[in-house]
Order: sequence, then C-alpha cells, then structure tokens
Amino acid sequence: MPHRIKAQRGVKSRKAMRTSKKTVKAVKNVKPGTGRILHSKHAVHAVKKSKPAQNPVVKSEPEVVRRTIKKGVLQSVRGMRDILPHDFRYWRWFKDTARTIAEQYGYQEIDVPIVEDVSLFRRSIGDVTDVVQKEMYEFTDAGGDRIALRPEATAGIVRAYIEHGMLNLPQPLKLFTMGPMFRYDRPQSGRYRQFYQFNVEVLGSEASVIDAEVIVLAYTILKELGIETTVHINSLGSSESRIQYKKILQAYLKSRKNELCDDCQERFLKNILRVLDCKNEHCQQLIADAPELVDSLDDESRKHFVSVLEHLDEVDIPYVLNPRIVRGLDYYNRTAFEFFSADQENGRQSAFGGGGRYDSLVEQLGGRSTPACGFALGIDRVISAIREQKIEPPTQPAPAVYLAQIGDQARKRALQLFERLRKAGVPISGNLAKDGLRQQLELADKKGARFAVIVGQKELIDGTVLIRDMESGMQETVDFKKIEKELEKRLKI
RNA sequence: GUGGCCAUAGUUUAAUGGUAGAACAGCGGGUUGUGGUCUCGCUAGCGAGGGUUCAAUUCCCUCUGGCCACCCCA
Repeated sequence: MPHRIKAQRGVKSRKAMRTSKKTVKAVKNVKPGTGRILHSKHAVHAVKKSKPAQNPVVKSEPEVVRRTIKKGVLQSVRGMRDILPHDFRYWRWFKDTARTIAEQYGYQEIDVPIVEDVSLFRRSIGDVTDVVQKEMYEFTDAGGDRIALRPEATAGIVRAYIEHGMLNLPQPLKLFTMGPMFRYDRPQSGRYRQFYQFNVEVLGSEASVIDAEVIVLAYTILKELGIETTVHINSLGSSESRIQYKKILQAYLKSRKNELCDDCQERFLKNILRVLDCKNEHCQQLIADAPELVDSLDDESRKHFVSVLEHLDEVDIPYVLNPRIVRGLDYYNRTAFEFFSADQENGRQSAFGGGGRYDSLVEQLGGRSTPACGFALGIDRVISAIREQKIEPPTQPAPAVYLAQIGDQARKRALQLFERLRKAGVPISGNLAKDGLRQQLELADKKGARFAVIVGQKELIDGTVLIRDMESGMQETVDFKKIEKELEKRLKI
C-alpha cells in the first residue's frame, strides 16, 4: 500500500501532492534551536545564517584492547577477513550461479539465524565431535541463555522445518541457503573462523534419486563456474549397521591398538571410523586388511547405495568409491560424499564440500521421522579454486555515460541530472566531488565510459549540455531537455 | 590444540647496528573548462611491547597477525 504510506508522510492528501509540487518536494528541515519545520528554500537560508553549534565534548572511555594496534587502527579479529569490493565479483558470481541453478532444480531459498540455542548443535552434530567440543563460539546472552554461532547450517534448517510445520508442505521440501558459519579453529589457507557455505537440504524423501539429484546439483554449479570435480562417495549404512561395523572394526584393531599413531589411539576411543582416513602410513597398512564398511551394510542400505550409483552413471557424473569418506558430523547415515578438485585430489584443504543422508536427524530433534539429504559447499574454497585456476568471472559492463560538471552551480544541476538519467535507465556514473574537468575526463576514461555529459557555467545559461564521444573526442551541444533521447540514440548503435 | 616459517607506505618490494629508497595506486599541478601517452610535485612505512647497546627497522624475548603442515573440516 504505497499510497497510504506516502499520505502519512506529512503530506495531507494525494490532491495536495499534485497541486503543490514544492510542498511535496520540500525536505523537512529543522531550524537549529527552534524545533520548527522549515521547507527547502527557507531552510537553506536559515542554515546559512545560523552560528556554528558548539561541539559537545565527548569523553571516550579508554578501551581495553589486546589486539595489535597500528597507529590507533584495529585489525580484524583473527580468522575473520574483509571481502573487498575488488573481490566481490567472485562472490557475486558464485552466489548468482548457485542461486540460479538451485532454483532451476526447484529448490527454494531460506534464511535461518546465525545464532541458535547451543543444545541444537549438541543434539544434531554430536556431543563428542570436535566441532561441538572445541570449535563452537558459545556465549551466554543478557537473558542467561546459552547461545552458539552456527558452525553449520543443517541443524538450523531442520529446526525451522520442525518449528514451522513444514511437513505439511508438499514433500520432499527442497531448500537452499547461503551465509556465514563460525568455527573456532586455527586459521590456515582455505580455513577461516568465519567462512561461507552454500547449503542444500531435501527433507521428506528417502528416494535414492534425491541423493543423486543433490550431487548433480553441486556438480553442475561447480561446472558452471569452470571447476571440474570428482565425487568421492561411500555408504555408511543404517545407524544400526554402522554401530555394528564400529564393533567389528574395534575388534579388528584392538590387538593392534598400540601400533596406531597417537591420533588414532585417540580416534579409537572417540570416533573409530576416523582411523580409516588417517594419513599415517603405518596406520594405513594396518587398515588395509581391515573389514570394510561396505561389507557390513544392511540389505536396504546396499540397495539404496547401488541405486544412487546407477543414477550417477546415468548422468555421467564422475565418482570414486571411497571407503574413507566417513564425514565428521554424527548425523549422517547411508550415502556420504565429498567433492574434490579433479586435478589435485590430495591437497589438504582441497575438499570443496560434501554431504549425505541424515534420515534420523529430524526425529532426533523432536520432529516426526523424516528422511533427508543435503550437502554444503565451502564458498571460500570454491572461490580460491576459481582464482587459482585463473578463471575470470563475467565482467559487468561499465556505465557507458560519465557525468562531469564544472563549478558549484553546475554541480547542483548535475546532482539533479544524475537522478534524471538514472531514472531514464541510462547507465551512468560520475564523481560529483571532483572539481577539474581534466580529472573528471580522466576518471571517465578509466571507467571506460563511451560518452561524457559535461555541464558547465556556459551550458547552464544556455540550457544545454555537452555530449562528448570519449573515443573520437567529438563534442556536441544538445538541449537540456533532450539529453535522454540523444544518449539513447547514441547508445543503441 | 601441536610444530615450522614470516612481518618495511594502500599494494609489490630495496637497503642498513647510526631511524629508510623505488615502483604501482591515491591526491594535486603542467596557464583560466577537455582524458587515454608524457612530465613535475605531494601524501604515506619499519605490526605492538620489552630487553641488549652510546645507538635498533636491523640482535634477543613476549604478544598480535599471516602463511604452511598436523588435528579437524568447509
């Protein structure tokens, strides 16, 4: 209801708006010291005459800061970084591409809070995982609640699914989201404390084709960005068969426990499956003959897994059966997969992301039993691969017209003209803060403008502007009223 | 959390136990209102703290941050 809003903003009625243009245009201004509302011309006058106000003395409290200060300037918190305008083209490209393709596949965008109750993550990710035990940003808020910055997105989405009764929507529900995640880990290349993920979740279907579909989706997005990936895939089986396998593995390794590396001794107790992807050579030797997870799969899971692979074969997605893919979060079952760069599969932080099934998570968090499947892509890692491979994002065309002005009077007119041209759809840029024409033309050139519109004292008096062709240097005087038409004519060529 | 390497202008860098040059970028000029080349000028730096020394950007220690590997994961 835009009309109503307008009417409430100090304008008596729509009729008044039409009859009294000046009133509508007038910016509300308060004359210093009076509290009276003045309209434009009067206000300018009042401001000109008024005495400079005395600045209240602001005493700043000395801040207790341990962080390095360089000439009084703080640096960003460790593991956090700025994404500068110069780099934004990569981010925009990723986000646009991911969003477009996800929507084409019928996925809907959702945003969930960055903070959630700590217990949500404890119950979903798993109480004994490193992510929860060591890497979560936790704090108590002013109301005494234990809050955590989300270390991943799935838990929040599942919470929202349950909370809003989304099981009443047509199933499966196909969702995606992107945003920052937080983990307190030691920063390293490809690893930040605030990092960005693109997440996809499908809730309410057990079908193997869904597993394949999300893999295809991730693969397609990466491919569209120019990145070739290989999918490493495995099946963890049902929760029961997984527990069963853990016991088998435990029994197998028990006698050799002392030979394992220190980390694996730890893993043996905490998460024995992790021993499978230890990089230590000796551990690998020990594991080489160990019973495999695939052999412990229950019949249903095996059937499901085979079916997923068949679907992938059907669409020619390159995959590698990798029994070492076990995933770090507790909620996964059956299909688990990770995406690796096709050329350098052994790089340390080389996984772009991964995912799998989490058929019991919804129920575990208090919802009705709902099978689900999803994945996360690390946007930071995808972008660093794009840069490493020297892939250039599509460039946005530079504004074709640059607006230059000479003198104070012209500047006032230029501000108005800028808005007029913007509204008319003319791709325009300018820098009203600059004075010299020389500098402005220099900028126009740097920005790659095809035309410069020049307004000066002379043009102001004549009611004209100059249109300069930046390539040929030809200039033409055109009527102030016909600028849009003249520019449109020239830009269409 | 463990181990290793590193830290000079906004960026990339040079040299030095006696407080620092350069390139690019930025800003401003090269006659009053005309760019792309050229030319001149200006701005700007030893991450922080402590120690050794007559003197430290340079040597030592601590902190902070970055990078790399482990761990973990995205």
